[in-house]
Amino acid sequence: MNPTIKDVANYANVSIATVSRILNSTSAGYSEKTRELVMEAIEQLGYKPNAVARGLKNTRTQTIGVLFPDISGMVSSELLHGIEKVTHNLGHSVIVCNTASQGKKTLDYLKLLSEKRVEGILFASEEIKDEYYEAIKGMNIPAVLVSTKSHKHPLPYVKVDDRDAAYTATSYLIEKGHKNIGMISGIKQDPIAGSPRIEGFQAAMRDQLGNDSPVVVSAQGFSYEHGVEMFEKLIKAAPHTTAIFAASDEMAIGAMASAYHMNIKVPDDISVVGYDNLKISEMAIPPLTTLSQPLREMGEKATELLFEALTDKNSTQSSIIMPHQMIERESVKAMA
Amino acid sequence: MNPTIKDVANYANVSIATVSRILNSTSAGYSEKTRELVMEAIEQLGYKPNAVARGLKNTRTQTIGVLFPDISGMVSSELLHGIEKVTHNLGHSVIVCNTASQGKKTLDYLKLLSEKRVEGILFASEEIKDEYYEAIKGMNIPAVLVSTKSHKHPLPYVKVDDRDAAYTATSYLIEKGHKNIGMISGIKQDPIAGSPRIEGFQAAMRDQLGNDSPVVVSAQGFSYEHGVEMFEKLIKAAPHTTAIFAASDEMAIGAMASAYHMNIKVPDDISVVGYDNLKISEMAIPPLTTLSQPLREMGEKATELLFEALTDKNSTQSSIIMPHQMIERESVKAMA
DNA sequence: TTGAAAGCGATACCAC
DNA sequence: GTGGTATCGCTTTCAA
Repeated sequence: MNPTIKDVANYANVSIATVSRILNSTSAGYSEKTRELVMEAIEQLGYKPNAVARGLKNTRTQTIGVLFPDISGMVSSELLHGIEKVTHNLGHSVIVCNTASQGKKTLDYLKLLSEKRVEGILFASEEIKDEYYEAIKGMNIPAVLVSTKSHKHPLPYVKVDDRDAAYTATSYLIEKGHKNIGMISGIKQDPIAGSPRIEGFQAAMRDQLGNDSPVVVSAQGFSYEHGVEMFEKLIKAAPHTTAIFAASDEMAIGAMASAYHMNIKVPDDISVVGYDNLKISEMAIPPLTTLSQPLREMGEKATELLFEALTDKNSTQSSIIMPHQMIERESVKAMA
Repeated sequence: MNPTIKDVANYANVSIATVSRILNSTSAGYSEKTRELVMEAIEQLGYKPNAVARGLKNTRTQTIGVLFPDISGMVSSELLHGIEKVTHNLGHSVIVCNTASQGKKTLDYLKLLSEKRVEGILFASEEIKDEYYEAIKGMNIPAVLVSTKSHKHPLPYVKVDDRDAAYTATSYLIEKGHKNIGMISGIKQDPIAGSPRIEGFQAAMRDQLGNDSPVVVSAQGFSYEHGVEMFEKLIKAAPHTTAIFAASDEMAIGAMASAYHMNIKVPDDISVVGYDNLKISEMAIPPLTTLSQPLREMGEKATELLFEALTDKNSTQSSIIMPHQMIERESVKAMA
């Protein structure tokens, strides 16, 4: 069907070895004249080297695998954008996997990627279970975590410091003069987006306000719906709250919608700050003040880290803590 | 490094042919006893068949390529979700490509996918230029379009009927008693999301209101920012407008934000309907009434179509028009 | 039921 | 500078 290197060789009246050399612009083992001849043949035949055969021969498939818990989520999308970009710039391809946070699917995907002989793995936004780690280790290829980390397993990661970031966001609210600050947390057991953010919040409240038990309500997830639900709960539990720190932009926006329906004005009656700085935070009314994670850059950095490990067999494989930053918009009001 | 079929054969004291048969549960050419023996060997060695070698042997790589103009866009994300799901269910993988709407990148990706010997192509949300078509045709593999179509080239597609959908959305507004309806269009030259939606709008205005030249403002894109910009322009041009049809949810939400800042109330002073039914439309304040495209299902259907062509060499390869639907929320008010 | 061997399309070593 | 050929890991006839 597709012309092979052999066809090219025949057409140009040279050996396949020569064609191969020219294809790989290797050790100049050919004259300019034959090069032109071969190029002409390639052009005429519409020859495209078979990457599968190449991959078999040199065990380098030029593709990496990326695992997301929710591929259509806005966080995943941004990460993927960064990942795809540098992967492609480096001449590789990315195979995407949507684990739906299910162990079985994750293991399935890992097996598949292993069979496909991808050269590296990027694992995003989710906790690495022991089985995952074993599977990855068994593949003998580099892997890096993005927007997640593992306390237990020695895999390099790229993420912001969630505790610090939550501390920053809370401090921002305190600086604005708020004292009755409540937090809307996602899943509190979540070792990445759950407990560290709660701890950061609590630490800031303790350090700066001497408040040892600020109110925190936790949901079963980080979505918009969880935000609306938790806002009601929080207001019921602590009616004097003047500011809220939400563990995700989606929750923050859910909280604002909930406030709107309860006829509570943001930011006049209550201030809210989110976490992530997704595109939707600019689109909210009022535009959401939020703690920004540089998601796209995180995707890029993680990919670069992966390729370093791929290129330099004994690279340091250090992790990277990305800088976070408050983005001031209009959902926070300074207290009188 | 990785154990091969040969290692398994040695370990189990059988030939590689036998191992292969067992691996593929082919024509029962082996006894139950040797099967167990081989399975045991596979287990012990942690053997994983090399998909690259397989792919070379039978020219079936079990992977497809998907091209998006903007991989982190919300429309793309939803499509991708549906695509990835059925692809994985069918035991294949998807390689994602972000063309950024650039001809050179698109051609580059097509070439790459061709070299990687993907078995099929899914092309999303963008116009097929002649060069793209030629490149795809040259690959000799099936391709299907999602959320786009080509008038010029015979490629099957899966999409809603944009003209009909715009007609429906406009009719909805008319039914609600609106007469001064304006449209915020995206790029008007866009043969998919541009002109057809404008035409649908105009047709409804003409058919049902006898209005032959309703006001339409067009932007250079379909984003939130374009929406805020166009809302101002529209209001300036036609101050009596009571309802707006926006060509995308993002634009609709931009328009609402703009209205908010101009102290124009939605839906009391002006009604707005969007297009797409993205997750953000539920999150808007007020929740956006919009014309829904079943994006995820479109991704699924397109993938199914692709695999039909892959399986059944001479399948019909028909296109599919997906149903659209008005989703009523709170951004439209009936006229007195 | 099982094994030997050809071949998929490249790469790279070894001669010439 | 160029060609012959073994090899990558697997599938699949063809014989036994």
